Amino acid sequence: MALAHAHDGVVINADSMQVYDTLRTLTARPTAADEAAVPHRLYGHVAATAHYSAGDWAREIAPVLDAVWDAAHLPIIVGGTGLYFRALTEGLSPVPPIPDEIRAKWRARASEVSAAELHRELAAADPEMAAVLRPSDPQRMARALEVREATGRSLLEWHAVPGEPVLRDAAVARLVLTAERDWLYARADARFLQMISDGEAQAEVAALRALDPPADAPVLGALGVAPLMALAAGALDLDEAISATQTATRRYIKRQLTWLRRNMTSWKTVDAQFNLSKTVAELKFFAD
RNA sequence: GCCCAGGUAGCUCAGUUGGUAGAGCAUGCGACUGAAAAUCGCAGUGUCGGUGGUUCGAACCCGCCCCUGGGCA
Repeated sequence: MALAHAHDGVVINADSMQVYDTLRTLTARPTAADEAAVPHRLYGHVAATAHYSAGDWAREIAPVLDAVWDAAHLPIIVGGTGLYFRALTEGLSPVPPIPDEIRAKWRARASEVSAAELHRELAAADPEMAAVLRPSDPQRMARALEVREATGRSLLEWHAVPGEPVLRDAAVARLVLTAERDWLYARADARFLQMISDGEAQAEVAALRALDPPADAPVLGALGVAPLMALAAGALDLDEAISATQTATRRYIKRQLTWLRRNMTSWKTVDAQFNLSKTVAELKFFAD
């Protein structure tokens, strides 16, 4: 925000959950006030019942970036999804979109059948891919199966085709906002308590429930959704829902830290625990 | 006070006829090409409540003590 203010910027979302509507508080999306103060793009613009993906995002952000540049504004891409940043800087292999029926069929299959059985089916349809994937990873096996059926080619072949980065010749300042793990954990714990204290998070989950999203809707994977659904159904009490969400959030933070450590080593790190305005001043340098 | 059931990994628990212990979750590390706030892999840890005894050998058997839960008084 401060950065966007200082540089006449436009904030663009790179978070896989903040693209969805309905769960503004729970996904920690920028507030309406934030959005009024500075232009924001790709936030909350997808129905919570829809299936959005890294590929959708990569396709959507290109014209958004062009428009921002054309208007002589500074795009500031912000978010938490490592895969989206990979699409941005390295590109995704050009796998064609998979028809909904085929995708739905294999996802349903993956939830009905054991991982071992799914692996047998994958081995029959696509032995090379079956050899590469873990037989215990239903999500990736379902993806391999849907690609094989829809395109007639192995996902392994597709992955051999290099992707086209969204950001090609642009001058980019790459920043990783970091902090000590314990500080992040404590802050995340407190943040969830805040979300739940006025009933806002619960209300959002109730609204989501009323939309009757499909069982494989990605929003259902947002932190806190499953525990708050269980709370509403009486399967968990409030304390249990809180600690379940806090634990899941800590585990997510841990995975994020692993990703940053292994995949964004060349990015400049900025310590979030220190004064951000100083950082903003420094960033003038990178933004130019 | 008496009777019963328990006290085993951070938590919940499993431990076959006595051969110095395990599973899930948590935690840490890691993987990651259209569900990625997802999905998945690997790893560590225990004075087995305490103490005496029986035994070549006890988490398992016996005595005493402590603690927890339930019942009877």
